[in-house]
Amino acid sequence: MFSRSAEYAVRAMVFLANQPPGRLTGAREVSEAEQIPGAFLWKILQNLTRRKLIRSFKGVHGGYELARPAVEITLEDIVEATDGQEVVTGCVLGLAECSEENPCPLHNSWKEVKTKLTEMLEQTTLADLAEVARKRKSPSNV
Amino acid sequence: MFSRSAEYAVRAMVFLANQPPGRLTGAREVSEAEQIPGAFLWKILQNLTRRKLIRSFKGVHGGYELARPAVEITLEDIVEATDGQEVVTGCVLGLAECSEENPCPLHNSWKEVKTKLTEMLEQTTLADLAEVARKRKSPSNV
DNA sequence: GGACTTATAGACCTTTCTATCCGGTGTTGT
DNA sequence: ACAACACCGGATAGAAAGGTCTATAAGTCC
Repeated sequence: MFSRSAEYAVRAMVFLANQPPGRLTGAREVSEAEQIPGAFLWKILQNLTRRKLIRSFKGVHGGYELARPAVEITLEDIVEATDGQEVVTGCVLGLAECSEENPCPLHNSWKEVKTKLTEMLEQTTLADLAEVARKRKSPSNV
Repeated sequence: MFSRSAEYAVRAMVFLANQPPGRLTGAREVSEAEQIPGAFLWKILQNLTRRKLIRSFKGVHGGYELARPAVEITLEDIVEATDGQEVVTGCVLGLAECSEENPCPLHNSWKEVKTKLTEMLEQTTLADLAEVARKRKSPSNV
């Protein structure tokens, strides 16, 4: 459904959301805790930084932190930052000629799924995800 | 959402479903009507043949036809034959440790989407798709 | 200032998906 | 028998996603 990058981005963001307020977390720490390949995670964190979802600080005690409170970051923000907004847009059969007036065979069935999906992306906040994550058992905290 | 291969497979199947009963349709004809690269379509038709969704006949008047009536072929059959059954199965965040007892942060929200998606895949038959396709305007018949 | 740590940036490799090519086999019609 | 046609199957090339490596810049501590 989502790309690997988006999965990692969500997991990293959840991890950051569950850090003590004011604490900066290094990429290495996220990588080890979440079992995400370090070099690849860097790319993803860089991208999230550019998209202003997190802030980065260099130096010995540098690291990352959320750029906004977790309740103000939606799942859609994260997925869109990583995969682009075409995830939900566009014809499910890849047809150029597909609209309400001239729907493709799957158009109407797909619309229902798309609605549920959009709801999920828009209504789920990072704070919601972080709370569930705190209740989780091993191995990671996501 | 689906792979390109799955899109092509669905469109090809719909095209076959809309042929007169008893008629064999060549790969070239499907390729031209649906604007699908010929060599790639062959692969997909071969796979659908192996999966027993369509039947193939060699020789001068050879071609393909549905192996079962269109009402007995679901969208799930087609997508699963092409993309495998992992599309809907498996954790949306790619976590090994994800179950009802130990759900990942997205598990419950995702379940609702997954239900809608599964409904769509299981309940939509090729006959349904073919009927909508017949009502469609240019350029292709899907 | 110098060593250390951590993020940044870009080039690079690997795997998977998409797409093509070509020799081969079976069927039909002459 | 033979040629034409249409599917079969493996090898190959291109593109994109996933993942790695190296050099660099910036901040902190001594």
